[in-house]
Amino acid sequence: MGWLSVMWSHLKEKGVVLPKITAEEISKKVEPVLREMERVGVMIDASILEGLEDKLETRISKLETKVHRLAGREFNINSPLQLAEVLFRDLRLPSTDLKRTKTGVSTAAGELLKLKSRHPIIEPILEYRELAKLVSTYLKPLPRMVDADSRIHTTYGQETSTGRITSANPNLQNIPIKGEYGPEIRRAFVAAPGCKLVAGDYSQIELRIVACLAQDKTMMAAFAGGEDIHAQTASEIFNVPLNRVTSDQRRVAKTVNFGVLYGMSAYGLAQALGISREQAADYIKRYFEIHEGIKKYCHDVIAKVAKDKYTETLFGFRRSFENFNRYNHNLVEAEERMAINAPVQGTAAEILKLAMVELIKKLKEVPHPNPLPADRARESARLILTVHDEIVVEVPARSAEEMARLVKETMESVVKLCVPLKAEVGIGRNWAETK
DNA sequence: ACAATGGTCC
DNA sequence: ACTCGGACCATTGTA
Repeated sequence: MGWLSVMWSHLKEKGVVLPKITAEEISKKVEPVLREMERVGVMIDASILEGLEDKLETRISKLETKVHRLAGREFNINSPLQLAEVLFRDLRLPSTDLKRTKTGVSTAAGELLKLKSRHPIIEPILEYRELAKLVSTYLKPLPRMVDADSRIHTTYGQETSTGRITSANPNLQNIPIKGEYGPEIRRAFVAAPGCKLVAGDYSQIELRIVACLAQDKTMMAAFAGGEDIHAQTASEIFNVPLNRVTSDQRRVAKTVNFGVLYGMSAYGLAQALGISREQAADYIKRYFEIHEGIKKYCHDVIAKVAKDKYTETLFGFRRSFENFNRYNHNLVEAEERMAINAPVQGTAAEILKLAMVELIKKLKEVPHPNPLPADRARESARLILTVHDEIVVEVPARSAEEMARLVKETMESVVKLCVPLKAEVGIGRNWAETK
C-alpha cells in the first residue's frame, strides 16, 4: 500500500508532499505524546471556577423561582418530560411545528426558541438550561479533579471511527468558548507560575483539505490567494463582487461551506439556516455549479464506498461502511454524508497528530552548542492540550515568542498540500487570552 | 445499570 | 418524510 494511499495517489503530481508514513504509524508515534500530555496535565485556577459557580448558582435560583411562578407550580426544569407537560398541557403552548422525540414533544433549545414570542416562560427556561449546564458539567466537577499541583489530567484515546483523538475523564475538548461565560471558564485554564500558554490552531484545515482532495480549482485559488473563504463563497453563490458581500450573505456562505464538509443535504442546510428547503436546494445547486471539483469528490467517494465498503484518508486510514447498500433511503443518505466527511475529518486528525509528534521532538531537542536561556527553556516547554485543530503548549514566559513561532512553523509545514496550511498562534497567561 | 434527552466542543 | 460529520457527559426516569 505504501505511504500515499491508492485513492489519493494522483495527488502527488499536484504538489502534495507528505512525510513517508502510514496512518497506522502516525497513531503509534503519537501515542507516547498523548501519554506524556496526560501525565503533565493542565493547571487550573479552581478559585475562578468556584467564584463563577457561586455567581451562576444565585442566578439559577432566581430563574428557577421565575419559571415556577410563570408555570403556576413547582416542577423539575431539568426533566424534559415534566417541562413538556408544563409547556404543552398546562400552558397550552402550540406544539404543532415542533420536533418529536420517542417520548413526546422535544424541548431542545432550538425548538423552544420557536415559542419565544408566545410566552415569557421560554426565555428564563433557556437561560436556566444554559447556566445549569455550565455548573453541572464544568464548574462543579473540574475543581474536584485537580491534583496536589492544581493540575487536571485527562485521558486521550484514538479509538474513533474517523481517526480523531478523544478526551475523557474529564473531556477537555468540549470546554466552553462561546457565550458570556465561555471565556470566563477558559480563564481558569492557566499557565504555571513563570510560564505562558502558547496555543496554535489550524485555520479552516478541513476546508483546505477538501479543496485539495477534491482538486477544486475555485477553492484552491481562494486559499492560494489568502482570500476570506466564506466571503469568496458568498460572492460566488450570490453572484456579487467580493467587496459587495454583506455580512448576512457571508453567514449563509459559511454555513454552506460547513455543510460541504458534512455532505450537506437541502434539508440539513435549510434547518441550519432557518430557510425553506427549496431555497437551500437552490444554494446547493449554485454551489455545485461553481465547485465542480467538490461535486465530483462527493460522487467519487460514494462510488468508492459502494464498491469497496470503506473510505480512506490521505495517509490510508480506513473507515468501513458495511451497511452502505440498504433499502432505507434515509439510512443510505446518512451513510453517504458520513462517507464524504470521513476522509476530510480523518486527514485533519492525521495532520494534527503529525504536528504534535514533530513539535514534541523540537521542544526536546537542544539546537545550539552554546546554551542560551531560550534553549534551556525549550526543554521545559510541554504540550498540554489538543483539541482537534488546536495544540496548546506551556512554555517559560521569556521564551513564549520564540515558542509561538516554532508552533506556527511546525504546524504549517508538517505536510505540503495543494493549498497552504495556515496556523494562528496566540500567547496568554490563560487559555482565554491565547485567542 | 441503562436508555433517552439535551448540550458542550471542533 | 426528509433530522448535516465526529466526540463525551450530566440528568432524569425506568428496569
